[in-house]
Amino acid sequence: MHLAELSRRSGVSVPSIKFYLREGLVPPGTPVSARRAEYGEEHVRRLRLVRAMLTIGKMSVAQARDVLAVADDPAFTRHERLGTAQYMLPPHAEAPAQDSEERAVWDEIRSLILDELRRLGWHFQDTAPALDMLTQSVATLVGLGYDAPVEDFRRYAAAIRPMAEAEYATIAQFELIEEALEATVAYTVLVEPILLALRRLAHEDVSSRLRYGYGDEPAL
Amino acid sequence: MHLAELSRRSGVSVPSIKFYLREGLVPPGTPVSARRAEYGEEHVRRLRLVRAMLTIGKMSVAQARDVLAVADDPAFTRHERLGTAQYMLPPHAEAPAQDSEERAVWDEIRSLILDELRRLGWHFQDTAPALDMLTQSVATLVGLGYDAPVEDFRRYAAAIRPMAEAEYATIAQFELIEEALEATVAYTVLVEPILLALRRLAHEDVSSRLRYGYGDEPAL
DNA sequence: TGGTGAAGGATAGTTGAACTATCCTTGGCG
DNA sequence: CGCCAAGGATAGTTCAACTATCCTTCACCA
Repeated sequence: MHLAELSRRSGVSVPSIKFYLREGLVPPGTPVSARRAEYGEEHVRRLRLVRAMLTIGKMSVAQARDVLAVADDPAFTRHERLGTAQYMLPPHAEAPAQDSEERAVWDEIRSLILDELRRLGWHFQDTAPALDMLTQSVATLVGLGYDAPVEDFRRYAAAIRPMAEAEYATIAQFELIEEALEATVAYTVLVEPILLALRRLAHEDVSSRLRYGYGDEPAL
Repeated sequence: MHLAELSRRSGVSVPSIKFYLREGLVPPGTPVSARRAEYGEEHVRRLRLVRAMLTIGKMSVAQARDVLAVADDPAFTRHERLGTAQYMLPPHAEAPAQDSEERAVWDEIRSLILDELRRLGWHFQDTAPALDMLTQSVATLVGLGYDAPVEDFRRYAAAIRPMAEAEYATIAQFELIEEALEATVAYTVLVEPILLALRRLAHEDVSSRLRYGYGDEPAL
């Protein structure tokens, strides 16, 4: 199919597709002549994935490009490609500058969190960006004067683990690495809003239950 | 304290504070003379909250202003102010245009989700924006060719509910509405990245466990 | 009590991201 | 053989989030 049809099929405007091609978010079509290229179903899928990363995942074009570049690079092993793609997905947090006042607090909170998760038996590299994200959020909560919810981690972790196992099983069943990679990115980006939305609805339910007394109905 | 000290205490530059004042994200100080205003601790707290909303919550200045405007408006009841602030917090999803092809899919997925949550006994307004967020994510997953994980909702919901109850209890203990509101916004914005980060670490743990065989150690 | 220097408001300028529009060459097709 | 659209290159636009400048006024100090 040509650009015009790719645009129609994917719902992305022609100028935007050109832009994504330039930025390397979408691989070029196979040139059929000097001024003509042919696109396939994989381009339609890729465009949908890119749009999901940008609109739902709120990723920047640069972030999406970097993640997809690693995912597309056959120089790495399956495990490396999946892991690196995962690591590159936002959000990311940065530690405060070395020797700053906040840095001491940051480091202390980080090791508290790391200890707690190690105590739960979790294995992960201690360079995992998610760890910095955790630290940043907890540090900010502390900075606002709230208790560090590190002791709640046990509950949160217990709740989240079965989900992660189920999702991992879903992704692992893809044998083709391209499929597994797309699934990793898609599930990471698209399941996160699902969890957050469910949490907000649960808050509303708890609130209305206490306020209007639906307590006799099953909570679950 | 004056602007310069407020800047120092909050870690936000003077021009940025001026900008936030103009945009209504921070209430003006009490004018002590025509060209002099006095700021208090509440301004320091507000600035920290605003920075958290913008940097961690990835909210736009306009969104933060709207949320804080409702939270600050004493014309509403405590319940309304908490609920509206919650509803206005991003992310938000928009339904496709009426009578479009995707709209039919959208509506179908939305009512599937609503039914499932009602079956779980959850109470919330069916105008809740989180419901649209759920629909958008599921619809996008379906559009990419994945199964709609509606049947997983039961598991997700069961995992999330105790967290929501614990968080609600934490927020409910603030008697001053200003404190409760700030806590609502802070917990919504700052606990979400914690959950997502834990989920990613859980994925990494599951992955390394299967790959390197840590199966004999406790998973939790 | 007068000079100075910062505070604070108004206004305009800057930067970066994400498109979007224009131009121009070329080649498929009639 | 000629026309018109595809596709690449380039430049322009739009918007958000600051950031810098200017200017008046007043607090503080000598």
